[in-house]
Amino acid sequence: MNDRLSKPYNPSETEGRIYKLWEESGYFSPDNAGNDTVDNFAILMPPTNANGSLHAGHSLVLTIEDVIVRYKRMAGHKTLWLPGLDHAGFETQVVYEKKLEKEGRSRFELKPDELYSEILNFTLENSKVIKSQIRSMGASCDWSREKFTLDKDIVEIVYSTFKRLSDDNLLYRGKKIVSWCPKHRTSFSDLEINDEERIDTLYYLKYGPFTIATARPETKFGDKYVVVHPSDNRYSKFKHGDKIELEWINGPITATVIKDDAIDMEFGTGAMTITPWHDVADFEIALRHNLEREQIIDESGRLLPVAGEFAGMKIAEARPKIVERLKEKGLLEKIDSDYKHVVRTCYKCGSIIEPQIRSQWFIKMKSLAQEALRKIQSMEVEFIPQHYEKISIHWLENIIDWNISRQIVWGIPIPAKICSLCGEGFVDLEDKITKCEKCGGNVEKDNDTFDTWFSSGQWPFASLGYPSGADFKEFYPTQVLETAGDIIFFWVTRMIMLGLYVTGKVPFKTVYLHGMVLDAKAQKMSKSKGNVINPLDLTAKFGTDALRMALIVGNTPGTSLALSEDKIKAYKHFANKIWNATRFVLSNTENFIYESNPTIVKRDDEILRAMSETLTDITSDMENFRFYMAGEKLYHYFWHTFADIIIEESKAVLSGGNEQEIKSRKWTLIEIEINMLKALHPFMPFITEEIWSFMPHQAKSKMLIAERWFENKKV
RNA sequence: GCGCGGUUAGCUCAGUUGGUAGAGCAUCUCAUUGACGUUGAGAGGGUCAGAGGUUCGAGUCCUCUAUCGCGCACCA
Repeated sequence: MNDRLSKPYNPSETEGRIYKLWEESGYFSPDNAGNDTVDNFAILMPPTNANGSLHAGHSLVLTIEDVIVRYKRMAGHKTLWLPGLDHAGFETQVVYEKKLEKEGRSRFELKPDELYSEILNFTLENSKVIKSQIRSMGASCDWSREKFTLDKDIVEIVYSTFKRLSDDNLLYRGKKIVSWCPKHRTSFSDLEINDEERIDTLYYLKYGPFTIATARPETKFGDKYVVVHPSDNRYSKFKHGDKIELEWINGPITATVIKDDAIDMEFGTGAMTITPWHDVADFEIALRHNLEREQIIDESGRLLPVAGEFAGMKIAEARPKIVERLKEKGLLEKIDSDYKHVVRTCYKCGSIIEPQIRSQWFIKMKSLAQEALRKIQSMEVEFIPQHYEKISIHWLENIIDWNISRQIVWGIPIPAKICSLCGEGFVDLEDKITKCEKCGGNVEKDNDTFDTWFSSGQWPFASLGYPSGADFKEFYPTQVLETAGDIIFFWVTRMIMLGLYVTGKVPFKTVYLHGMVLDAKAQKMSKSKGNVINPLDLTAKFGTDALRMALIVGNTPGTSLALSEDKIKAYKHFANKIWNATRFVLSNTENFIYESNPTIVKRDDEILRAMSETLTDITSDMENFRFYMAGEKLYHYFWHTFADIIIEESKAVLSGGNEQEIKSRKWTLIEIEINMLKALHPFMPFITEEIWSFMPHQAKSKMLIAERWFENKKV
């Protein structure tokens, strides 16, 4: 018997060695798929944040996708799993800004191109780490096709889509109110905002003859419109457009009465003043009545000169002082300190979003969404679990225009010119435009970058080399997209829309969405709770195969998974079981010739039929994305049928049976061992490949990774 | 407010088209140096959140209620 097999299984000694053998074999590439493939199968790895390190979520993605890919490869498909790294625009910039902060530096002191190259170096350096960690999970992706979202060819495709959207009148430069984070000094799309319920103070302020309620007295300096509902009898003596002189925070002002249906008569006093520059609803009222808009708060969240002596203060600092002033002036009528409302915050830093009016690039989403809806409703793309279909439909039906401009340097620069006179923007891929095409004014380069999801939304066709690349022709559209359910709007629906728009095809047939990985108590992992599980600690302790099984079994699509060490330990025991059962099989079949047409006794025939049924069942689970079930059935069959019953029974057969029974049983043991190794390989690739190398030569022709999924043996 | 889920054994969860409630872990009893103690044999443990309905038959389908979670949209 092999020396290694005679000792306990040692994952840490085995895994690196096996992975190297796979990589050198070339089997990760569809180009070496062999001549017996049935058709093509492609899946793209969700581009991994190049500067992050492997967390539990990654280990789940990599495991599920590797299970799919290894199965499909063995089942005879020419299989491509394309690995990708993401520059992860804002995410990475935030990480880098924290690093700068620690060094006592600030992004705002650096020239944009210097900052860009610093982050690029940082990212490229860190990407080595994440790539080796992806390998450590056993991911059998084709590294020769690795793509990065900032690769030149990817950027070119992103640019041509931008141009095409503009040519098709689906892109516009809008001076609209956008969600703005004063800490990060960038705008966001509606998806990067969190809604937080808070208890705050509601101030009732005397505004001439009116009393208005506000939670944000610090924005009120420039308010010169008081708005009431047209049918509110309390204010019927005021007409739309009436001018009123009144004393306000910093002195007398002239206010104008506006009547608008948007006012809720039940709220507060039914009268409010508006701050169109910093509030979405106010902005819309101002738009309807063509009212003046004045900026009160600057881009870093400080009050502007309009605030008089409060100018330059941050909101949090200014508010109590302004309230004090209002009180002194007798303008503060009452305070409701138990006011429950929703505050919008930056999803990254929790800063309160200060809406700002800015010129940004927007994509008109309506028609793109309608095409996507049509394809989803006609089942051209299928969701697993199915209820995500409803969620997507709901979102697509209520879609709003997408702000793709970000005021950060780390990203793909927007290839456009902006007129410094009239603010109009022009897409300019060749850097040719020198004068505003509208007013003749001078133009400047757009300093903004794309929302990172604008480029990742094009990943399927971009990474495959649209429009003329060989891989695009061969593998697009792909078969499966596998990713986390919580990025369905950020990424999945946008890939469907942009894929359809650019290529006319939905980029994938099946969307498989997994849930979150939680800790053993089903709590969300977070640094502050200190319950973050590092998958690499787990693989070191229990072996990668054990972690993979723990991530797969009991994990139904779309639902989150509680990951406990006990569970992983159980699969480490399972690995041990496989190892020792193999030891039994091989030590009892030494020098036995594994023929192709053996004579099988009745009992073994029963055993083999039952195994075959189990494998047929498991194959059906694999085809239908029920990996949790396939994994559990394999575990169960191997342990409680093969080991507990068949092997136990074999001890008596091998010592007391007749020659034919012994021969038949030895053949049967090897046959089951071979089929189990194949069936387990997608789940537990390392130990099965290692054992495969010990199998008698006549039972195999190549590495297990390249073997064909079990055939229906006629027994 | 609108939408989407969950509620099944002590814990984490399965349960495919309706047909006698399952797994892993944990607990308890017994066995044994065997391929494996990272073991084997067995046991206990559930009004399937509640109520009503459809059905010969409901954990599964329908309605309502409770409760937990998530998403979206919101009025100062």
